[in-house]
Amino acid sequence: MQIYEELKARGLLAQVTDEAEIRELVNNGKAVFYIGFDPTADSLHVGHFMALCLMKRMQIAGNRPIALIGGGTGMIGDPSGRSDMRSMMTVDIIERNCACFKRQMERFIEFGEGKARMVNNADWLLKLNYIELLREVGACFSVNNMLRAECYKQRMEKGLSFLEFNYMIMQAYDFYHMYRTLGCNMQFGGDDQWSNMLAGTELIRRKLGKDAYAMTITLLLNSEGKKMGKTAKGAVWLDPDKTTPFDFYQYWRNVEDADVLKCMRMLTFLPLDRIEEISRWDGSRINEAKELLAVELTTLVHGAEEAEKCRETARSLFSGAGSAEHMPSTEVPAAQFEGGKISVIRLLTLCGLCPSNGEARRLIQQGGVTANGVKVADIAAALDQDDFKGEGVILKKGKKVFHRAFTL
RNA sequence: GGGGGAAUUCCAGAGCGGUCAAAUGGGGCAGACUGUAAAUCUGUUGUCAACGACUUCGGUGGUUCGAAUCCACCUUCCCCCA
Repeated sequence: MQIYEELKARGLLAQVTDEAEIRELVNNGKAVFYIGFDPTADSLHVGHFMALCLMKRMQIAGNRPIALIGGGTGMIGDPSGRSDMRSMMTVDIIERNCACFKRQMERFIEFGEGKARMVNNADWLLKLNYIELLREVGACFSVNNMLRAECYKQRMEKGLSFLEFNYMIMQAYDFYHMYRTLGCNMQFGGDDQWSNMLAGTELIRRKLGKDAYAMTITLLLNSEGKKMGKTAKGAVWLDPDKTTPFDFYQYWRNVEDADVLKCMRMLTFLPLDRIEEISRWDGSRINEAKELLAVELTTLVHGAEEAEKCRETARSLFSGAGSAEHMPSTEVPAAQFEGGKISVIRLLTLCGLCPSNGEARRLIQQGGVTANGVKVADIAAALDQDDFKGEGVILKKGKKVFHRAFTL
């Protein structure tokens, strides 16, 4: 199966500008394509991960990826998929985020001579001169058309600033610029980027009379139509300091039945026929599939060794015995003990399992806390300092949140 | 440039000058049932040294014994006209 067919079979492709041409380019390794990443945070998350995987697949098939970091476009802020205006980021923050992105991407994609390359659009966008830019490309954009674009339509009700309105032009300019300087002939992006991407191919056609192509990646939605990779606490990050490998593992271990196969197809490198086989598993055996999914993804992001540890830890925790090996943990400073004891409430907040004492108290009252396998029944319960030595105390909040607290 | 309207807790959205920590829905968290799933049902959802106290309703001042509710100014946003 060739790359284009594979991407399609995995359900990764959403929209394409010219299917026949794109298939031809991609399958023959003739595509030089870029994907843009806006530095809105100091770590990549699951959404970016899918794009990185796509880059990797394309690279394996002989195509040349360009990772574009939006150091310049980040100064503006993409209004797509937003109902309100983004808060403007300071230049310092943008630069710091760009550096973080770069470090993380290097783990997935091979950069270097003849391989993938990484560029930052700040390098050319920041130098643009307003009048020159207007004269160069301004006439190629129809405001009437732009306003018809889906991404702006949503904003017509809530208000759209001129600043954000220009985002599309900047993104189109990026494509145009890279077409000329790097021979970039294709752009990939999230499905919400479609109109911005078309603006780019349109600009290239008008200015240079050449064809360039665009293709969007399906957004990873769960069976309820919500974006995956998000939790109530925010995104699932790739940075182990922001989302621990164990939590990352558990996120995938816990996806709903209905989403397992989709995630496998779209996010892992498991062969399609293997996934096909798994799809025939029934009933509770689907838990095996979830474990496989979690291991695969954790391996890709944090390495095989780490993934194996997560699996071991999860298995032992959920099957009774508790191996504290690899779960998130917190050191309890000696000063927290009073008279050789510490209250469970204090412990819960200290470990970040509860944001406030009130919530900790309620949690205990509702019977949601266990310490070393014993349900905590009394809100005044306290633990001995001695219990924290060695392995420490394993706290369990609800059914699946484990945390180890220890002293040195 | 002119006129009108809005800002409430995680979100949406109620809210007579006192009985408002603030209806309702969603979301979150926990319990039961399960397969670390879904659905369903139940409880809970500002903070704290917790039968009480403290801080919240865009900001700043004011009226009042008393303000989320009234007044002034400011900020931001929306709508209509140009």
